[in-house]
Amino acid sequence: MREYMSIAKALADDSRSRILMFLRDGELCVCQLIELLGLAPSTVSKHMAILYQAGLIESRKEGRWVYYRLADEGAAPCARSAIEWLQNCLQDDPQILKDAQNVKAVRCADRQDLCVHYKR
Amino acid sequence: MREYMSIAKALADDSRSRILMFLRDGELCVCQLIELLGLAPSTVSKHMAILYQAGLIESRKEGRWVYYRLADEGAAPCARSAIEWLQNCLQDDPQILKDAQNVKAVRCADRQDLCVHYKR
DNA sequence: CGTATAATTCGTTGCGTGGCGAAGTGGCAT
DNA sequence: ATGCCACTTCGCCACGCAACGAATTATACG
Repeated sequence: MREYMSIAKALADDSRSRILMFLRDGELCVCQLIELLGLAPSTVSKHMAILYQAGLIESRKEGRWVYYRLADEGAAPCARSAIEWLQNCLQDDPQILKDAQNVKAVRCADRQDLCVHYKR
Repeated sequence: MREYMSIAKALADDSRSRILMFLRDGELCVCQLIELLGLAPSTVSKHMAILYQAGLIESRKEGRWVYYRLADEGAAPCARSAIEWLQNCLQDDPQILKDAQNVKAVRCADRQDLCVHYKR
C-alpha cells in the first residue's frame, strides 16, 4: 500500500505530471526542467525527489549536472503501468502539447544559455 | 488535464482507494462503507462525491439508501484504465486482502444490523 | 401529519504539502 | 586554493484537504 500511495501522490500534482511527460522522449537535466516549468530550483528539486522516491524516475550524474529519465525495465510494474496510464490520459492534453513544443526547443538550445542564474 | 487531475487526486488517498477496491465485486450502500472504513458518515459521503466527480463511480438511489458501484463501460477511458491500474497494484496488498474478508461479511450481514446510529 | 433514519451539506480544526529564498554540498575552472 | 555554478537541503509561509460534529434534506413508516 505504501508503494502504491507514494506513486498515486506523486501523480496527483500538475507539475510532477508535466515533468513525467517532459521525460517521454529522453532524459533532461534539472536546469532544463526549471526552464520549462518556470519554478524555483528548490521546488523542482523537491518534485524530482518525490518522483524518485516513488520509483517513477531514475537519475544520472554528469559533472555538475544531474539528468533524470523515466524509470525503465527494472522498475516496479506498478510504477511502469502508472507511467503508461499517465501518458495515455495526457497525450492529447492542450497543456501537454504546448509543453511538447517547448521541450523540443529546450533540447535544441545550448545548455549554456539556460542555467545561468536560472534565467530565461 | 482537469479530468486527469481529478482522477489522480481521487486515487491519492487510502480511504478512497480502499473504497474502489471494496466495490470490485459489486455495489455497496454508504452505510456499508461507513462500517467497513470506520469513518464518520460525513467523511465517507465526501469521499464518494470526490470519486463521483472523477468519474470513477456511479450511483443508484433506492429508497433511503444510495448504492455506489464502479464506473462501467460508459465511463471515460482515463477513469477505467485508472481503476484497472489500481486493482493490479493493490490486489495483493495485505490491507486490501483483509478488507476483502470484511466486505464479504458485510455483504452477508443483514443491513438492519448496520446503519443503526452507524454503530458496530 | 410527525417521527425516525440514510445520506449530504456546512463549518471548524489540524495536518500535509507546494511554493519560495537562503544556506549548504559537490564538481569545474581558472 | 579560490571562486563559480548546478543542485539539494532547510526553514518558513500559505493553501488544500481529510477528519469530525451539527444542521439539513429526503424518504419511509406510524
